[in-house]
This record gives sequence, structure tokens and C-alpha cells, in this order.
Amino acid sequence: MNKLKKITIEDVAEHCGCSKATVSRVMNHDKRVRPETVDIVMKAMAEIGYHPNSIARALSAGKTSAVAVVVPDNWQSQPYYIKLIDAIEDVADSKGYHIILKRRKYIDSVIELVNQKRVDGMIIRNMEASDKEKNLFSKMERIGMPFILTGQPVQDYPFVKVDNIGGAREVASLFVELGYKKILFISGPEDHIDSMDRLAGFRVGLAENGFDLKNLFIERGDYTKESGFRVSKKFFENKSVDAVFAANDRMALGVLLFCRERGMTIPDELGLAGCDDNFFAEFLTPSLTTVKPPMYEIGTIAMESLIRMIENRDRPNIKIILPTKLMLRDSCRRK
Amino acid sequence: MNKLKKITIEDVAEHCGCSKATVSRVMNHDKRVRPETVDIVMKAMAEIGYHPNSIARALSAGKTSAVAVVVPDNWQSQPYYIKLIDAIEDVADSKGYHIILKRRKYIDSVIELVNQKRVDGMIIRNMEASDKEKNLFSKMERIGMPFILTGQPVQDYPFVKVDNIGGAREVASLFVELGYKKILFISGPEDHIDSMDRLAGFRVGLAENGFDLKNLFIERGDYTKESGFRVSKKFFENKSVDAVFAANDRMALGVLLFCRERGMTIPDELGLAGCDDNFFAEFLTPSLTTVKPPMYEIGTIAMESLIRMIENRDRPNIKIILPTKLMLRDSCRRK
DNA sequence: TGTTAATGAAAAAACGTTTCCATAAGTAGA
DNA sequence: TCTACTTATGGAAACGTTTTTTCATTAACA
Repeated sequence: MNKLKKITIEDVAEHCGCSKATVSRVMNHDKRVRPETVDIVMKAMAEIGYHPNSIARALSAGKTSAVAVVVPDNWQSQPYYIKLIDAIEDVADSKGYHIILKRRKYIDSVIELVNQKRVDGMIIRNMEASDKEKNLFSKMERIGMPFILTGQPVQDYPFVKVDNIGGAREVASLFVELGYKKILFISGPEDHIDSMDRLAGFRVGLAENGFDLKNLFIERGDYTKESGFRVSKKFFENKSVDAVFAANDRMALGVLLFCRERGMTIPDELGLAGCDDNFFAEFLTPSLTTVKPPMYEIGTIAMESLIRMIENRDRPNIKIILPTKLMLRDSCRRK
Repeated sequence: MNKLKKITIEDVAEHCGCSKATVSRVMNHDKRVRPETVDIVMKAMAEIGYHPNSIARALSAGKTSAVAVVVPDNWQSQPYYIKLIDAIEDVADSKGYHIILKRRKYIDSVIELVNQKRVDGMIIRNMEASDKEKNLFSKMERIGMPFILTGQPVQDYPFVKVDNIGGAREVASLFVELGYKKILFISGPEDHIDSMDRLAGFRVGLAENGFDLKNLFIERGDYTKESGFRVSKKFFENKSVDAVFAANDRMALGVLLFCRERGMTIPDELGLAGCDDNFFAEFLTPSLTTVKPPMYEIGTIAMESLIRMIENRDRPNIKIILPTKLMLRDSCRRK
């Protein structure tokens, strides 16, 4: 096997009869090098096909130009994670950073990345926070490695998140406007913060539009399609409502499937709305009204902030909440 | 701002009164170091909280333990890319590798990764091959950096791909079995290899099941939902068929939407099948029969092969074609 | 003409590892 | 007791950059 000789800065120096230092200065646009020398060096680099070794650079500079992005294990269930990552990559590329992708299940590997100084910073989609994660956060804080949360605030760490409360409030306003008098809210699993926020916002929205909260019913699901089906089956046995608002689209899909089986037509007999603008929402029959989180914006702002933290070595206290967008589709209509 | 003093191998050496070399040997499980010394060093490392710097390691070893994964720009449209990435990460983590994710649009950045020796290898989902990509491939070959294609074979480079021909053949077999006598195939954009393979396989499958190819009609789409709609609208103006096979699910969705508008019931008046098992296929009404590509397996095999190439420094000629799975759903039924 | 200041570039140190080479101590065989 | 071989370790070079220091040359000035 032919062993390729590596081309280093030394070869360039030799080829144009100057020192490594000069070549390095040319590469880094140091203005103290004479223009003609610059030309000579540039030409030499092109001629012998030199490219600086980024690892050596990183070691010398103490900066890797890489950031880790941590997503939930089931990122598959939410295509908006792709938007989040796209946004992060768009910013990253324009600033010369690379992103190392990790699922939460590989948190040990993420911790190693930090310990071994393999990344300059991190963006974490933290939907829950285990002890391991909390330790990680405090360690990063301690060693001064910047990071930003994009799920939920934890302690006093920087975050960029969705305004779940505001989004649900808009749905409430819509539901009242459409004339719904009795409403069912299907929550997520116990204590899930997103779901709690959505319920809180929904309540506020209903109340401020003159809806009597006595007519708001609440059932608990677990975010799965099946739970949406199950909950509605149980609920509709002895009660009825005008509309259902589910804490996510998967459960709303469950409700829709139940109605289809039961022969209840949507939106005529029942209004329906979900959250997340999941991939199928647009293609269901009827298409599903839902609350769309601004994932691209979150990714953009998170990455821009992170880079600022990395490069300025300061620690601006980023705490940003971004508004959702109500996607009004066919699953709810004036009563 | 408090400047954290970095803890290096030198500190460990000092702390336990031995040399850096010995500490290094302990970390790398060199058996030539006395067991008691190992204990001392291990304890010292734990006590002062030492973690080796991965960048320094990479420089010294000439190995980054990172691989680049390149996906199409519109990976958003195909959730199976997530499965591909998950598989790659699963293998990567078990072998101590990290993955750097890049979209194809940032190919320049990918090229830099290679030039700057920032990764040990690459997995590329190449659905088409631009000149830039071809140059990249040949450069990687030249400098001896391993890579694997997971889209289409190019020249003689290693690849792992889907058996599009076989998948389409199964659909053909199904269609004949269901009693369809006249069939429309909607192709992808001109010369798209996946689409061509699917058509070829479909033809073979029909013929070998005794179907008269005179009754196979072919129209060209461009993979979008809209083109599926448009093509069917135009086709059904003056012809009719028993079933449609579209080269992807998005176009099949277009056909479905057209039928819904036109009042043609699926599967009673028209059988329908697509390719890809896209996210919505399962949730459409009726749910869509489709050909599911084995993306997880592709990712697994690609990454395992890549690691073998990286670590063994040999170049086994990987050329693997994996079978699809027919997802039989409600959109086609016996005539 | 001699002193000082500014400039361009070389040499050397640093970044934090791994690895090669040397050495000292210990063991075994004669 | 000598030689030869192993074993555990230390010292130093290497990996390929950047950055600091040093030095030599030229320009400027009195």
C-alpha cells in the first residue's frame, strides 16, 4: 500500500524558502508580512496542494470549532427536530463550525466530549433532566464551556424555548370564537412541563374569553396515539363535548381514529386541535388544526448565541421564549 | 473571569511522581507497567480529576475518531434518513466514534473536513453526483480516506444500497395477483436512477407474472405531490386503469388527492401503491401500500464496514444491495 | 555619521498527547 | 562472577500547528 507523505506547513516553508512562521502568518492574514512574500507563499501552497491540519490547529489554538447537538432519543417522532438541526447547521456553517450529533441515550458519550474538550460548546434539547444531565450542566458551567438548552429551563442556565402557554391560549381563543361550549383537554404524561404549560395557557385563554371553566374537562394521556384513542373511548362513554384539544398531535390522531371508528364526524360533530404540527397533521382527513413551534428560529437563535458565548468568552444570560404559530386547518369549524 | 488551569498528563505524572510516558501507558493499558504503578496512577488521575485531551490524542495518533455523514438537503422529506443516522450512531457509539452531520449543500465544508484531516472516514447518501462530489470521491480515494456510498453506486467505490428493482418486482407480483389488468406507472424526474430501477423491476415483475406489457402505461412526474396530482389529472382525462404504482409516496399522495377530488374511491375503483414508506403513508385514508427500504440495516452495515476500512487499513470492496419490505396496506385490494 | 525606531522574518517554545530509545534493575543460565 | 535477557521506567522526539521571542535589516532622524 502506497504510503502518502503528508504535506505539512514545513514543506511549504521549504518550497518557498521561508520559515513555518511566515507561512502560518500568511494563512492567518497577519498584516506584518510583505505582500510579495504573501504571493510567493500562496503560490507555493497552491502548487504543492497544502491544506492545514485542523487537529494540529485545534490543539494549538485550544479551540475545536465543533459543537455538540443533543436530541431526544425519539427524535424520529418529531420531524421538527430536523428543522432545529438544519437551523443550527446553517448558522454553524457560516461561522466555520461543525456539529456533532448525539442522541440523549448516548449521554455518557456526550459527557466524554466535554471532559475531553472535544467541542467548544453544546446545544441540548432537554425535555427532561436526569441527574446525569444536571451534573453535566454544572460541570460545563464549572469548566466554562458554553451551552444552551432548547427544551426547558433548568436552574439559571441559558435557554431558548417555545411559548407553549401563548400557543395554547390562541387555541382557547379560537375555540371560544368557534362557539364550543364544552371542551376536553387531553394532557401528556404526569408532570410533563410542556403539557402543563399548554393546559395552563389553555385555561387562561378560555377564562379571558369568558368561557366557564366548569365546562373544561381534563383527561390524562401519555403522548402516544394509542393513549389518545383510549382516553377518548373512555371519556365519550358517558360524556360529550364540542371539541378536544390534545397536548400533542399524536394523541389528537388517536382521537381522530376513534371518531372515525365511532362514526363521529370531524369537524361537524367534534372540533379537534393538537400541538406540534407533526408530519401527518397536514395530510390527515380532515387535516388537523395545530400549534406549530418555531423550531427553525429556535435553532438559529440558539446557535448564534452559543457562538457568541464561545467567541466572546462572556456569558450573556440568554433566556428567550419564542411565539408559536396557529395552523388553522379543517379539523375545527364554527359550531 | 477565573481562568481554569487545565489538568494535563503532566500534572498526573507530577502528582504521583512518575513520568508522562508511564501515565500514558497506563491509560492505554500497556501491559508493561507494574500493577502497583497502575494503581497509583489510576488513583492520581481520579484524585485530581484528569481527562485526556482528545485533540492532543488525535494529533499524536493521526486519528480523529470522527466520521462525517452527508445527507441530502431535503432529508426533511424522508424520515427514513433519521433511521439511517440512528443506525450509524448506534454503531459509532459502540466503537468510540463521533459523527459529524452535514447536508449536501455544504459540500464545500465536507471537502474541507477531508482536506484538513478532521475525520477518519465518511458515509455519503448520494442520490446524484455532481462534479464536485466526484472530485471529492477521487480525492478521498487518492489520499486513502475510506468512504461508503449509501445512495447509488458511482464508478467502483464501495456502496450499500436498497434493492429498488426487487422491491418494485414485488409490487408487480402483488398487482397481478390482485387482478389488475391495466396499470399506470408514474416515474420520477428524468434519468433518476432510483426511479429507473423501480420501473425496470416493475416491468420484469409484471412480465414474469404473465402481464401483457401493452397494458402498462408510463407517465413522468418529478417526485412531488403536485406532480402526482397533475399527472393523474392529465392521464385520466382520456384513459383509465385499474391501478397506479408511483415511484415514490409523495406522488402517490398526489394521486390519492386527485382521486378524492374526482370522487374515485381507493381501493375500489383504483389500486394504489408507492415507494419509500414515507411518514404519512400509514396515516392516509386509505393507508398507502408501499415499499419500505431497509434504512436501519443500510446504516448499520455501512458504518460497520467503514470502521473496518478505517481500522484495518485495507480496502475490502463493499458492494451490498439490501432487500426492501412490502408494506401491504388499504390502498390496494383484489379487483 | 551615529543613534533610534520600525519592520520582516527566522528560531524556538507551546499546545497535550504517544512512542521510540535508552537505561537501570532484576533474573536466569553458565 | 560473568553475560544475556527481560522488565519497568524515564527522557526526548514526534505529531502539525500558532505564537512569542529574538534578530537582522532598513528607514528615519538629529
